[in-house]
Amino acid sequence: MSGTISKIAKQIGINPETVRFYERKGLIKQPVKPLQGYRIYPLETVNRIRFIKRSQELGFTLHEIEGLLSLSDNPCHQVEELAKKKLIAVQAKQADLQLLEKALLEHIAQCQRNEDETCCPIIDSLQP
Amino acid sequence: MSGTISKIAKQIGINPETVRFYERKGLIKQPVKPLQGYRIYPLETVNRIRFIKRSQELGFTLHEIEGLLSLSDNPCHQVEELAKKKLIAVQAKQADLQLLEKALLEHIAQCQRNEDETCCPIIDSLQP
DNA sequence: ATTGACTCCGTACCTAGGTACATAACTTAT
DNA sequence: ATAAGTTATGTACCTAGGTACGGAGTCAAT
Repeated sequence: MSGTISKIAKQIGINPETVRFYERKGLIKQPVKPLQGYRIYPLETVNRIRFIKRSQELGFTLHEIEGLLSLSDNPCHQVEELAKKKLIAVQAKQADLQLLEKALLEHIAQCQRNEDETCCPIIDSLQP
Repeated sequence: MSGTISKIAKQIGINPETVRFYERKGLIKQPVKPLQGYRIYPLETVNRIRFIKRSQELGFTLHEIEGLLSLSDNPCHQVEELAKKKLIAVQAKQADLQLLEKALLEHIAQCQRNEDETCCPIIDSLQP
């Protein structure tokens, strides 16, 4: 579950270069290079990178993910506010997605009813 | 509610250059230039751009948004399958966000319980 | 002990999504 | 009718997030 850069990159399903890229960005810290040999990345780092990738899928930028990561790097009282702000953002995003889901469902339903006609626009349902 | 490029860009809260950029990408069509005068963008285009911006906030790429827009551009029977695929994607995104919401809520709860201690990592809660 | 595979490091390059700028033509207010 | 403000068009540039590459060092299997 830990290993050299290519091993862990393969495990995670990313490019080894991306691991280095995250190091440069400071998202993960470089494991100490043994005097003689290659660096070994601990499981902790592997999990940290998995978290980064998952968070990206959820629509967070690397900059925002830095913030999320600090949640687990720092003591609670320093970061509770940050967590709350993220929660608000996540909940807002969910509400928006529900609107879109509803619009899609309606669109599909209308498709099934009106075989021949042109469909009503989905656009209006997402106007602010 | 309709107007020249700068007017509508201001209404929407984007750069006029971005409107042109979307034109180049084919996301919106250029209104016909009247023989005498500047092009006037109809309300339809304004709404279309608003939809693009809203969709981006939800984490869709311009390429994906093209797909969403075609839902309202084309007759039902041609796009029902596309709508269904989008629905699946939207639902998956919602599920992910719910996971993250839960993780954030738990983190906040833990913060409130353990005033002095360091927090448990939120990272593990997002492992696949 | 040497060949092949991998790592390290720095720099260059790539795509997405814009943003800025230069120049010319057009419009509006005076 | 002329100056000030917009628009049109094309090209250049920018940030985020990677990806690729060249050259040198390292490891491990024969």
